[in-house]
Amino acid sequence: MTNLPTTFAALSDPTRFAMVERLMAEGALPAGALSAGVEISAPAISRHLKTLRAAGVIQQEVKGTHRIYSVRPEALQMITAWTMSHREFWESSMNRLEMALSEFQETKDD
Amino acid sequence: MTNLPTTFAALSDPTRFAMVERLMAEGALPAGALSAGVEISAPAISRHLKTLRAAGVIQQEVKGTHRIYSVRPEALQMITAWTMSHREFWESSMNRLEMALSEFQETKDD
DNA sequence: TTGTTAATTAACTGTTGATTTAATTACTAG
DNA sequence: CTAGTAATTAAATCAACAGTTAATTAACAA
Repeated sequence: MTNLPTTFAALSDPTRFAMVERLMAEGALPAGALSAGVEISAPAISRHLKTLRAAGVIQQEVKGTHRIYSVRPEALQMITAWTMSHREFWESSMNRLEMALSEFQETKDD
Repeated sequence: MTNLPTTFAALSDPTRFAMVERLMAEGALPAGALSAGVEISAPAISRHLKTLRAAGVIQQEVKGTHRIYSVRPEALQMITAWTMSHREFWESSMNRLEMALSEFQETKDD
């Protein structure tokens, strides 16, 4: 639940990953909205939501017949904390490319 | 291979995750060293190494009969780039705790 | 109550994944 | 070349996972 491998497992499915990205971009959404426009069935989406919730990646808010889902910031923070705890490792080869740090530098000056 | 869900899938197994953490902490290691001290069989370790390699998380260097494995910094950088690209999302609830950012701030002044 | 909509759970199928033991490849040493 | 060591691939098993259709729960509105 609150450990990294479980979080990574939740995000390892492309469908779930896309759902999480959409929830972060658009904010909280009901299950129906996440189901719409996607080719897979509603029950499949429902199961993915359950998996994400069990892993602590998303949270649910019941609103009448709708269930509103949103990403738990703590999940992202946990991943960030892990990468940062190993920062000295991957940063040592930073001269090779501009990937993560350049992305970071972009949003740094706000 | 070079996409996030695949990377997350590679890190979703507790055994593999532990192997990656050990490789980052101790540096490059031969397969035998990763196998020693762990309760699972050598072939199982070998398959895990193959999975990690296919996902681009680790790399292999052949040295005689030994295969030396090490973590590819790019894999960590890719994860970091992703979390940073969503930084405005999880950072907005940062007042709740000190997790990732505090970790980051600690190592910032070097 | 009856019907409608939102979403889930149930039951089933096919695929992938982790593990083991046994066999194989490949390098090194005598 | 023979033996030993490092590591992998082969073959088989069992569990977990993603997907489907069908059935169920729950809220709301007439």
